[in-house]
Amino acid sequence: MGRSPCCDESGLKKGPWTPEEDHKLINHIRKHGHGSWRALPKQAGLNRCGKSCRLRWTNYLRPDIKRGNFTAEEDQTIINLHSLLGNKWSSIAGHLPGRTDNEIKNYWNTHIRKKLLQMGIDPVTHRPRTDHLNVLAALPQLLAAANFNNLLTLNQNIQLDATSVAKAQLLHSMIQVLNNNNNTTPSSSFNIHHTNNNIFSQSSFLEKRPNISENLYDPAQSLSHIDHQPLDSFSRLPGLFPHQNDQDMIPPMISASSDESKQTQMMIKNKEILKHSDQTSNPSSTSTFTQDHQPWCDIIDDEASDSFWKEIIEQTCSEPWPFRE
DNA sequence: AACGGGGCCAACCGCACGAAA
DNA sequence: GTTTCGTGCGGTTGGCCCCGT
Repeated sequence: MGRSPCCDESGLKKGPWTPEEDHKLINHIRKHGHGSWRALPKQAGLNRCGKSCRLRWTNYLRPDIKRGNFTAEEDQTIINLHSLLGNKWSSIAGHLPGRTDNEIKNYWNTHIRKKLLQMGIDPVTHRPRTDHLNVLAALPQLLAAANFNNLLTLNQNIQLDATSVAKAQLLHSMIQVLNNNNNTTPSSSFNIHHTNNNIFSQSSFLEKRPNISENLYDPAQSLSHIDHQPLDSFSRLPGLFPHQNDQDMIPPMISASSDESKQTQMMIKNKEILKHSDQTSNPSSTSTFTQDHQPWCDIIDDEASDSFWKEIIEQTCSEPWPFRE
């Protein structure tokens, strides 16, 4: 598998770039664009491999690169996105204009990770660390973690918060449903009849449980059973997690925060959704799913390629994706 | 002043994947 | 269907710099 490194050819320079090399690369790309990276070094008169040129350009020389310290907002965005996406540095970088994946990765490993650990937060799960067996000893960290969570959830300056929370909650709900679907004994299954405020209880979504896979395979179709409830459903978060105390439940993807914080987050989301529906909705018109739920579609679609959902669902279920027949 | 340890970050490495041949 | 190419991506490394002793 894999290919031999493109720099194996002897004689190609490695290591730090000189200002002269930078100059050559910049000039060449300005004049001709990068074209084929492999061919570029020769054309530009550089004794480097194409890959090295590409990295130098994308991580350092590109004119739109933002230099300098990360702002508090950027910190927060990175943390939020990391809690959702994990080490998908390029995806995270996509939400931070001017920042490169490499830069964010380095920043995470050298600053944020450490900060979270100091606060008693597991940087992988984004939950308070469970290796603190001595609760009393861990108290200061836990308190710091709680404060940090509040800090994160209360800072409303960026729209990403609402988006992230919405995604997290939706994914979490799906995972819970799927988990319950997998574990099913009738008594342990998701109790849709007792939770009217659950998004999934609004439809036949779960009632076709043997065929739940079909619904998931075509999310638009399955969600189209839901009437105009998603906002309300999400705004009543506790209802989404009726089995919160079960030992084997997946922990919430977003660390627990105060009710006030949740409410604030939901208010932001409500505002956004309402703002959008003000712009688009016509009460008398026959609304389609995509029109009425566009904000949610946008939110979900953002990272939600087929493979994205596939990954999530395959991690959750034993059944391979797509679930056919 | 010399040394060692740790932090930081640019750059490298190797795998994965899609497109083209 | 297979191979090759080009590129993207995440993990790791190497070397510089700072700070404490």
